[in-house]
Amino acid sequence: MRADAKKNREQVLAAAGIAISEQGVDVSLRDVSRRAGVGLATLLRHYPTREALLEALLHTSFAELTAKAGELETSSSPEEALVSWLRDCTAWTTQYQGVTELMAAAIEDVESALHASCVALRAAGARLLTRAQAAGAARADIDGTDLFALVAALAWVGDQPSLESRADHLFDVVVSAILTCAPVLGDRRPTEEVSS
Amino acid sequence: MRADAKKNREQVLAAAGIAISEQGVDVSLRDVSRRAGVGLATLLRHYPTREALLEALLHTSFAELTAKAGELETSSSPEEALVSWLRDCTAWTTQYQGVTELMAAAIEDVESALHASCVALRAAGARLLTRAQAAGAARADIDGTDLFALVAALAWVGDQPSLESRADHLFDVVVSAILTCAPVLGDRRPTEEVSS
DNA sequence: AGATGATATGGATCACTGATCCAGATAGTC
DNA sequence: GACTATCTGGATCAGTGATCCATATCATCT
Repeated sequence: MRADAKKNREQVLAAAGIAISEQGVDVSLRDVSRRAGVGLATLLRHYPTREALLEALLHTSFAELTAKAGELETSSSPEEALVSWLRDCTAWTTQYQGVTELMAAAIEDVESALHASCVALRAAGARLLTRAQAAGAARADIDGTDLFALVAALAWVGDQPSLESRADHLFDVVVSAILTCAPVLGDRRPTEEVSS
Repeated sequence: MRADAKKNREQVLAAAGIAISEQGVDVSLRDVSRRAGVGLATLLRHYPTREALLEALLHTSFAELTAKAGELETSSSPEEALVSWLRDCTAWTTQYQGVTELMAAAIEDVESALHASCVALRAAGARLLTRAQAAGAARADIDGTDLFALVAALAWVGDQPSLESRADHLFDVVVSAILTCAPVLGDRRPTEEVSS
């Protein structure tokens, strides 16, 4: 990779980060290229699709969320781990308005640059869910894809200006549906640190 | 209204109905105008915005759903009425891929042609919800807007090809969160026809 | 029936989107 | 310093919705 090409890649990525946080993932790629001081064609050669650009931009975040799931698996009770991770996921999506729509499309599109990351994320969630189900903390009739869909749906709500204010509350509502016995949230049992 | 104008309006509406059911609400307006055998400018004068076209197209459906809520209020138990109506709403949205996004935008945009219909729909749902809450059948910490958001979120899930297959199941999950005591669905009590 | 004027029409155009091409600029090597 | 493989970005293309306005059409009034 030539030095100038590398520099442009980085500038594009930086510009994309700013532009997307301001305008969401549907931002005009021409705008991004202009911000980066680069031609549109250059942006599109480095990142042939919007998904490719996002993958490069979100790669780290995806890895962190996936890793976080692994940590929680050993550091928290099954229920707390699941709920905490779900909260992290929904909180993360608020930074990238519209990202869940692309993720939902990518998870079944093997060609998408986001595919692998999305599948990994779903798998990480599925593990936490399975563990919670085994502990009797989560309802047994949902799987990783259901969890993915619920988080995506909550993220979608957060993306709608008119519904955004309800996102947090609805998170609690949906979580109460996932957890068995629908405990009132905040009704968390006095944190007995289970070692398992 | 001149006779030819009226004819064109109707042709556009018919074409829009077909096109939208095939391709969703984001269909190209040029396509619609071509199908209608009409210029794009003509379509846009009759329906200055996509929302206006949708409002004309969905007006009847909106009215029916709103009316249905009124009927259910007297014909079914509070719980059954609410659940049945929510099911009708989500089922309806599947006919118009992407419509909930526009509805979510319209409900707080007083200028939108869809605004009134969306507000009416939310109000109809709110009445059913309030009734169910009064009967102790629905959790008390949600309101009409929350309900609107949940239905919209479920509709969004149904719009995503990769998640569509889970929509029905997730409807049950979300409904279990809305209903107090999270009863297993299908665990409906032997239909005691309450008159109130 | 014919003339008149208000109304409706749709091709042309504009600004914007992402995608693609390719002549020219540039970096790295020898 | 010369040479080549690589990279660049202006130009262009087909698509989007929005807008303009000369023309065509309808409905009315004489």
